[in-house]
Amino acid sequence: MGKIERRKELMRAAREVFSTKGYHDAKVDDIVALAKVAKGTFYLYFADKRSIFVELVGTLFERIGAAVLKVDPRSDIEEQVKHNIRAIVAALLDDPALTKILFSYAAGLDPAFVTAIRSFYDGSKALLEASLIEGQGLGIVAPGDARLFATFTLGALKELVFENVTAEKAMPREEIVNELFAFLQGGYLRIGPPRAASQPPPAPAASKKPTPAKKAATPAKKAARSG
Amino acid sequence: MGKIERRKELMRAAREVFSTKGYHDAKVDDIVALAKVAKGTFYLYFADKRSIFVELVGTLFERIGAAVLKVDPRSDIEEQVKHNIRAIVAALLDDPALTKILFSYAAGLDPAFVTAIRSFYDGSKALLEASLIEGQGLGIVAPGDARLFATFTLGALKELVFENVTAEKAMPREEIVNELFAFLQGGYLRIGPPRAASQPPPAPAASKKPTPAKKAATPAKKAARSG
DNA sequence: TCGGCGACTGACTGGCCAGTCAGTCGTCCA
DNA sequence: TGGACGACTGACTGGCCAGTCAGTCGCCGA
Repeated sequence: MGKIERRKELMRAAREVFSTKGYHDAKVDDIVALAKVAKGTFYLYFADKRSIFVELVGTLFERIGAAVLKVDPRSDIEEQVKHNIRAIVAALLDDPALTKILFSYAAGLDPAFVTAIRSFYDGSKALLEASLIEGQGLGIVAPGDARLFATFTLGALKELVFENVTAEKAMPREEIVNELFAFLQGGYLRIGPPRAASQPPPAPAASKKPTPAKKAATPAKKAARSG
Repeated sequence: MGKIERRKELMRAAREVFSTKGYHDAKVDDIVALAKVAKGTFYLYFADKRSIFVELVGTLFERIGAAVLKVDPRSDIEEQVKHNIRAIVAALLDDPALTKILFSYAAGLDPAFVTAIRSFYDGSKALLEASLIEGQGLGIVAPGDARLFATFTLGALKELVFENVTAEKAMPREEIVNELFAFLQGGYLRIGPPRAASQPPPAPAASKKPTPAKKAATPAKKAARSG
């Protein structure tokens, strides 16, 4: 077996072991046993246990980052938003083992590593937030605290994906995409008036700055109420 | 110091240590150092490291369970829903250290423990789902897959609470409650027609069964489209 | 004053496991 | 044919830490 295959084989085995046992309970001995090599071989390919894990996670991050596209307001927005949701969901579901770890076992490692994961999350959230603020300028995102919207979105996404990855439920991916989109679009509670009105594109002349949101949180809701 | 105080002191110290280091990196030595007792003393009060953690988590679960009330459709629904959100948020934020662990470090322990946490989540989700189905019968929850709604809701809630507990942001609690409610009520995307219509109480005569939802997921959205 | 008792102590042990390294094995080229 | 080299091996070690237990301390009642 060539060096590259051996390396891949070790990563495959590691992913498997990590996802069933979690990071801490995964022993290097388990990994090498599954990969059918001696322990020493492991250390010819990876500096230590942590580095194979970091590499595994890094791959997933990259794949997600590469898949998401910036939304162009001049063409079909719904489809583009759905495309992005689809891309993220696909990247995660294609690697259920790793996703499981990332969403549940991830932390509790040494601080440096936790920081890496958090910074990825924060980056994603910031990106999403920026998109939403832009969307507010275009009238396709309700007024309100874009940061909160981003938080809610990631939370809902994570939870649903995690559910699909843990249990053997496995909804069709397109259904995941559609449902998530629908939820972001209209919530589900039908009590009292909803947040702000949903006008057809109201000509984005309301403000000159593209980022008029920020800390409009509770006020936004009050506005909705009074409207 | 009496036995009860000592015990409390140990739990306080453990909570502190667990939340900063995570379960695995928290050493019994750290806990006893913080509590200013010798290691042996720890074992006079707790069988082992895991049992103090389990006890800590159990307390939190109980507090949440006790705080949530069944919604009575005959009086102010919005206020009752908000009350429940508020109760959960309060229980979690009152114990930020533990919440942090539960939402990030929780898993990766022995399977029995992971099972305990999962079953609590599943229980909460089932409860919420049942409420939502009831709500659908009353016309205060949009048609669609109630299980998914429950998933989204818990996801969004977890993410926001986690954010408030990790960073030192600390939004006012009432704002958390209001924003979450607003999000559940109307989402934020303003692209195309939203999920089903939001009529004022449409006399719940649509169906006789109180649980007409289930697997109406994607169809529900299509219905919204065509309407 | 004594001795019994419950609370507390902390040096120690035993097991576990990440990581090491001296050595084997097979291949290829001179 | 032999020897050099790279891949692989697995018994071993060193450190860490949960959990132990023989012993101290101080209080209280007789």
